[in-house]
Amino acid sequence: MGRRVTQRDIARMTGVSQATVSLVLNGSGAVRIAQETRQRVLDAIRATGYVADVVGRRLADRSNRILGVFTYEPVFPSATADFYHPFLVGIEQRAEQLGCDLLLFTSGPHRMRLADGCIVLGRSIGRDELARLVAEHHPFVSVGRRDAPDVPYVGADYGAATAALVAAAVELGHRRLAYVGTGGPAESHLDRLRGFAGACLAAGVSATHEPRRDGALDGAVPRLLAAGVTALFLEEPADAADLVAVLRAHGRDVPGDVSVVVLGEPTRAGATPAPFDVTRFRTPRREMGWRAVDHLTEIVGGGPAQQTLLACELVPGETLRTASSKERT
Amino acid sequence: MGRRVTQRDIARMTGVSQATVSLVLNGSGAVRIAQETRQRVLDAIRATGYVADVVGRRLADRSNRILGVFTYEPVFPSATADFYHPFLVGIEQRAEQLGCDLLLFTSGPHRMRLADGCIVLGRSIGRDELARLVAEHHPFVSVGRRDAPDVPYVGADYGAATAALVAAAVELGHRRLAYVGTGGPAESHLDRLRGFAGACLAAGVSATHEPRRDGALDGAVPRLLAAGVTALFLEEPADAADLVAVLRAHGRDVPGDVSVVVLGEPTRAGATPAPFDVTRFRTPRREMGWRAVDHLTEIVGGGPAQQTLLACELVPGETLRTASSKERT
DNA sequence: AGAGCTTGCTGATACGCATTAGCGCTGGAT
DNA sequence: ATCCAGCGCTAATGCGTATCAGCAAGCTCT
Repeated sequence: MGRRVTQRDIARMTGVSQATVSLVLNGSGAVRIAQETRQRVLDAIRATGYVADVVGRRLADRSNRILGVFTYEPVFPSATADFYHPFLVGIEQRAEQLGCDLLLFTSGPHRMRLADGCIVLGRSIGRDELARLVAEHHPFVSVGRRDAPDVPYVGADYGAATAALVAAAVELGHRRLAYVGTGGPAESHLDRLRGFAGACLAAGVSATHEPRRDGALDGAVPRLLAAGVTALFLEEPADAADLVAVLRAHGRDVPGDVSVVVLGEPTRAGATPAPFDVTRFRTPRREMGWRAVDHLTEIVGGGPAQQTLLACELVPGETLRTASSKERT
Repeated sequence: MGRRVTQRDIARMTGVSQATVSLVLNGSGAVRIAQETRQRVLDAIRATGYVADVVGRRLADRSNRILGVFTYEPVFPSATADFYHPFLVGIEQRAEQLGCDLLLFTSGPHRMRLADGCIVLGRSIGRDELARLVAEHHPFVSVGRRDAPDVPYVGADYGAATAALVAAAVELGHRRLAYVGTGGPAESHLDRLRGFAGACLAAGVSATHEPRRDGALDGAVPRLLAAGVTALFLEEPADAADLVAVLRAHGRDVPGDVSVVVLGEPTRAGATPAPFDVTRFRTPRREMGWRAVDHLTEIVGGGPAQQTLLACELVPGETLRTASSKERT
């Protein structure tokens, strides 16, 4: 029972050809259809509730006002507040405004062509797959900067935000700063490290990079302190509490003796509500999703691919203070 | 660079027909291909990185494996833990297992036919729209019981759960019970009230229905207490704290003097974590989503429409106790 | 040698839609 | 009467894949 209604069905019902039905629906005016015929077709369409088949249209290289969303992890996670969630909120809002529906790919990337274009979240997709998308001219936008060539993205300007925090620290008298974190290989980490190094260089202050390994902070911290470092820039927000604890264990007050700056915000909203208000910045995740959809529809509509960086909001917090005179160089 | 590699390309490269390429990829064994030819084709496929185009494939087997999800409210809400969320988790999980993608109708209900079938969440859609779907034979499944005729659904058995709690109360000596809540018009409320009334009747105990209006509990409670009610069955979980507060304001201890049973669970996980462990039941939301997808794919595949009720898990809690002897009749 | 079988492959077709060249018709101009 | 222009529509084609009937060649058995 109940096969899908096709244009052929409509055509048979109204005694016209399938082509006429298509022309009534998408006619550019180049081919004219009599008003009366047009009306008969439209009536049949309304009566049957006909809607053009997604696959048929895509095969004929037409758009469906359907945007794909690709994530490696489930879109609806079990954990309540998830890293991706704010992006998705922005994506949904903008899609609604633009009259597009969202197609969630529950598995691998091969189904992406079902949609007019795709939003690729974070690093959920490999470099080679990304290159393939570019090569095949399938419209997509990455949420989060991707270093591959010709990859359109909407990212957060982690470099600028990090540099701004470095500048603030220098302003407060800090002369020996350290970056604590891997600094790679994800673009977001590279950006932070580059922003850090560049800003330190520009300000003429000493910069150290401590490629922290989980739990190895205990070993690294004394070395940094011995080197006269007065401000620590932490790549991984989730480790903020740990770092402060280690510093206190070494007899340093935060921010009395040492300042701590976190390069981002903890992922989970409610979980472990930081015991203090750390100096940090905020990734504009909702806006990024919003802009990504915006940009994707432009590309689908034939516009040029762009690479956008949005500014992060600085959160002053309480862990960046004037460098203590006794540690000052 | 540019075009996608197709089976025709592979065929030309290896000097076979397009059909042969397809057979190498999906051959059921009915048609045999020489080992050597097969290998040549496979080599070419590996060399070019050919991947079958979903669009072509779906056109050929005339199923696009797209399931729609219709909600009136945003699927990705701003609030962290949302009522719909557990349903969606289940829906996504099962869709992935079945190889279906999910289409979110952010643009409204008029495009529902883009999908092979739809999951309709809760009361997000009106009776008339629902009737239209049935009349037009568009496959769909409602998550949550719907009283309209021929509407397939996966619901929770609120009636049975309520009846079980009534039975438990009677077992503990309660003889005068009250249902506090509207008892309609939503099916879920009707079910609760019916389950309550039926179970009270069967047990031969007195049943009162107090059609509470928000904030009017203050007025209703003394009346109920005066009538000798010892157990209150509350329809709206969010009001549990209020109700208990009112009871205490009237000098009654919960559950010392009066028992309170909540017919469901608070929507939000984290928000206002109830100050006490109330006796209640739990709607199997994740499983409902799961089963709805399951059922929908069956219907799309030509199976019969069914109406399913899943059992709710009872949570003993601490607010249902032996009826105090002084109030006992 | 001819019938009958097996093996290995291809041609044709269908799926739903968009697009374009072009056909038949009417009516006005020549 | 002939020609042309304009109108209203259709036949045909392509998109990428799956599937099936059937063909040609080689083999075995009588």
